[in-house]
Amino acid sequence: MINYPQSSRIFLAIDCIIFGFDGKDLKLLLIKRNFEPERGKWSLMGGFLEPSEDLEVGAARILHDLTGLKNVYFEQLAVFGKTDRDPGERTVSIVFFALIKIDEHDSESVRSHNASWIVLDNRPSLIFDHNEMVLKAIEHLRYKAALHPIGFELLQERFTIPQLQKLYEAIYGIPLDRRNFSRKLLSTGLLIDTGFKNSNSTTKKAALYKLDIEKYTEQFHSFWNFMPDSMKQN
Amino acid sequence: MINYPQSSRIFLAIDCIIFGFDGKDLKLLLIKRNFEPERGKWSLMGGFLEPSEDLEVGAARILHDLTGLKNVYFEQLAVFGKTDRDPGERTVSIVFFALIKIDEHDSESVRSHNASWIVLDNRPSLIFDHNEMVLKAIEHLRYKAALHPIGFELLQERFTIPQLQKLYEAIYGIPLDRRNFSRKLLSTGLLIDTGFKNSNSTTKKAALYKLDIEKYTEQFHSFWNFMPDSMKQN
DNA sequence: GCAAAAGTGTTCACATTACACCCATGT
DNA sequence: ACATGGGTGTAATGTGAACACTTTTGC
Repeated sequence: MINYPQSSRIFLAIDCIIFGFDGKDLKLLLIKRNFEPERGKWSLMGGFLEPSEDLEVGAARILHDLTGLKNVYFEQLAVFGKTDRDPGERTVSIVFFALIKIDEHDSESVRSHNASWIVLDNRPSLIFDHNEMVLKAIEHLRYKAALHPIGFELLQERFTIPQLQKLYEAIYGIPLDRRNFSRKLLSTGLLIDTGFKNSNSTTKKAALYKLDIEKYTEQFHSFWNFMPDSMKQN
Repeated sequence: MINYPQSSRIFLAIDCIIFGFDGKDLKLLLIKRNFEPERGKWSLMGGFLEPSEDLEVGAARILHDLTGLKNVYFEQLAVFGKTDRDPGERTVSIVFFALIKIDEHDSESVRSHNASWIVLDNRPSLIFDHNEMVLKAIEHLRYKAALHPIGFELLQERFTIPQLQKLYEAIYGIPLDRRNFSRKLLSTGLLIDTGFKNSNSTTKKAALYKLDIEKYTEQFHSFWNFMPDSMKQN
């Protein structure tokens, strides 16, 4: 029999950073806590890992519980484990990074958790080390969206190039050239023209594209660069 | 008082993937276990997180214990937490990714832990999910070395451009063009010519450079591309 | 002198940039 | 007709890839 030191058992939490995009602003799904600890303050959605569940199962459970969605894009972001990060008991938190299609979530479950979509730039201060977690998630979003086509996870299945451009402008906080952006995207060969047009527009209706899932999967590990070169200096 | 569910306390381990480079091959520092569980088999170096220590402190402790080195480059890689990953007790492992300058380690401490430097491509099968951890670490090394100047962490303070090229060739497993590589590196402005020459060489002695730490720190977040474009297709 | 490795130069192809211009739509 | 936003074209510039050639060193 093996001697596992009893003292090493530690509380393991999961916290989720959930990004959405409404066509104009990047948003975070945050909860105003109506439970202890830190009742009344804002925080990320989280919970404890159950002993019987794998990490990803736990994250999916928490995400589904809040948004009503399955098949959400998420991945591990980092582990936060400073000894004093939770003033109650020592708790190590595994932080997940999630992107959801904002129109598809279940707003009833969001309301019942006392959660709201908050524009990223106007977010309130959060409890514990959740502010740091969000900063890390923003950095990761910028890093990853430049190299991988994860931006698509924030849009509906069919989207227009101008919508995608607004998303990238929101992620990097800079304006992009319409014409160059369009060509850059189309040249990847990842977009399939659905033949439909965006009927919401009041002016010229933009073409609706969808992602070529097959190529997307094939090329997932290639390192693109959707980020403009002008950002590479910093 | 807050009700933290007692059932959520879980064993938290730390495992370290330690890369080194001997001028020719990428190597891993692995231990042949002379303790339970899985005595006699190969594994990564690890240990339990102590309740009083931060995650990074724990990782630094384990790395120092094995190599005798402080100030090792390391970062979180991922958390492995499948319910059945450790057949003994449920254990969640936080995996760290470390790069060390292979000539500077304390080979006495390594020997006393029954550890060895193993050429990456000849590594034995490891216990538990440690093989997966290594695969993830290799992917991370490739990903990161393409975009950040972390390769330098594997070389001595003073190095030649051909040495650096051999390192990148080992990381990506492909030959690189000498002339283009050299120009690409020098054009970053990150290398300072020390004025010394590599005296080991039996032919023309290459110039010894060192990293411009200031620029390195400044530009750490810019996304370079040390990887040849030819690899971007897959 | 010669082999082996280091260092420099040049050309070509292609991607990025910064523009101007045209098209579709609702009022 | 015109304002608004979508779509295409193009010339100048910069970068990467594929080369040839020269220099240094030990034997």
